[in-house]
Amino acid sequence: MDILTREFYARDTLTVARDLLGRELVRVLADGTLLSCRITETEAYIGRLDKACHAYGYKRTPRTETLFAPPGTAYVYLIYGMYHCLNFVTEEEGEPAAVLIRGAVPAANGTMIAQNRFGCKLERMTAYQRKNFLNGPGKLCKGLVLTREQNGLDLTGPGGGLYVLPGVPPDPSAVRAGRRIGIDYAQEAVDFPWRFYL
DNA sequence: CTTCAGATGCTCT
DNA sequence: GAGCATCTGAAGA
Repeated sequence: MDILTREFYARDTLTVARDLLGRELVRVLADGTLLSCRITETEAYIGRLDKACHAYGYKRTPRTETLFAPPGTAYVYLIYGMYHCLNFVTEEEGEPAAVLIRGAVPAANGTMIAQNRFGCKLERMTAYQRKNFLNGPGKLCKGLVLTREQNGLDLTGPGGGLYVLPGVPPDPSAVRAGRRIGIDYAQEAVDFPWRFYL
């Protein structure tokens, strides 16, 4: 396997966010079931200068502790009391920054992902469900069965059951950028074009 | 297609 | 106690 290495994540967060598009996110469940999807949308969060980042200004709390972990660590947190968001820690260790995985399309075992996401078989999904399969951070975590149990996992090896394969490296001309979603409280940072998608 | 309310619990002040 | 890196179903255009 060609699991993306720590060096991949230990770069500028905006570079990593763009470079993750088209890559294959793999999730291996406890029973050995393998799920995977291709990443189509990401957002960058950089604690050093970004008011939208949980660790803005190097703020350390129990929750943000994971952002200070080595690059290539999974940061998963609960949002709005019922959904989870998956992030990958970036930059050199001690620089709190991460890439939020906002959207994907199923790659392997879509049947099982559909079961986790909607509780029905792939072929029973409505057109509306197909269009809104994994196009949001909470939807993606539901489909891949990701919860805070995965917080702190090492992404750079197969041991944690969560890693990224090279997939299709993004064509730079295909990468679009825009404002991030759901961070209206972040003052000047609301306009940072740190959301990337294919 | 659009808007809108409500769900729900953790996190930090 | 307030707010949150969201999603869904219902209702209207």
